[in-house]
Amino acid sequence: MTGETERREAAEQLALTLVGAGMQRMGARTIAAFMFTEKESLTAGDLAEELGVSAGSVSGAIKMVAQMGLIERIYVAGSRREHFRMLDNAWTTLYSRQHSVVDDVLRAVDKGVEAVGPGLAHDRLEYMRDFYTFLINEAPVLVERFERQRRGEPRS
Amino acid sequence: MTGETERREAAEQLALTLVGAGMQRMGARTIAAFMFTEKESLTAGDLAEELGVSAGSVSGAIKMVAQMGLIERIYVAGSRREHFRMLDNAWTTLYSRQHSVVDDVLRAVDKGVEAVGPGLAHDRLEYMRDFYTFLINEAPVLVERFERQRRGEPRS
DNA sequence: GCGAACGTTCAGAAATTTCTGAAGACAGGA
DNA sequence: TCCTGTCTTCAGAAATTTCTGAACGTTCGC
Repeated sequence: MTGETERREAAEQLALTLVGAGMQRMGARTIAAFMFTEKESLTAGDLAEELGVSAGSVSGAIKMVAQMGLIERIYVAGSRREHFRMLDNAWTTLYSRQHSVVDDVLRAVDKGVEAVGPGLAHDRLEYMRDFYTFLINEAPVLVERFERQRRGEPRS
Repeated sequence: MTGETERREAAEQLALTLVGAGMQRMGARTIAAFMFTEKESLTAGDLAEELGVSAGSVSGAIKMVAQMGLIERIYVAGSRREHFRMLDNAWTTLYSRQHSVVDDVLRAVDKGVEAVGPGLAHDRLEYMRDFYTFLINEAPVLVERFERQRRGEPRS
């Protein structure tokens, strides 16, 4: 119900907030393009045109978001080009991935707890460890609950 | 129970993982310094020495982490210098703050939903909006549950 | 009011990240 | 096999971020 310009603006706006959330600029723009297209899949060429960037940039961005598990390569009959499709569960996947970063932090904190003797630092580190451990455990539960709820299943 | 060198290494390691999680380098190093010190509070001078950086850098980093709500200015009798102390709830605060970034994303998605007519893009955007809305609602509940659990209270 | 100790600001330097464009690799058709 | 269209890689350019150091404020004791 709206013009091409508004669509692109909304896409760029989404990309900007994703950058604010820590994503790389080009990856964010790529994801936003996938969100806003009416097509089932996009090729690298489509993206280059839509985003107005070089083929090289697109290649790098696709590699990144594919590795994040947000898009997948698909085969399209009659087309020699590689097509990509955004996965339905992209956002829950991204959320879970962020928690693998949390896992890295947790490991570093663990080492810290071992590295210092009793005292203030030890106490602080243990508190931090407790919270991050809690998060690591609860995040998957949260995602599962969302998906159950979305499928309209009654609460567990 | 360990040498100064190991302590600093563990601190730098933690800072690095925080950078990986999206924090600015200097802010991360500052927080790590607060985590690993045995002192109750640190001054800008302490930090400059501990981290081996200029007073200017420390000033900027302190400003940042203070604004994030991770440390606070405190008054120490007999000292003319400004002292800073890490807040106990720093990590839960940081977690909540990250969800205010999520809120920005949500607003952008909302605008997107309004900007496109019915179709694939609309469906994708709605799905994304549902998940982010779910997160925004559940995050505070999660933090509250952690704090209750930590205080040893029985489940709600 | 003056001097000393600290903290802040900001212009520019340094380091890092991001993007491009050209060269090359690869697959399929003829 | 050769050609064409497509994708990838990578060295360097451009943009951005981060850090420094010097100048300037501010506060406090004297």
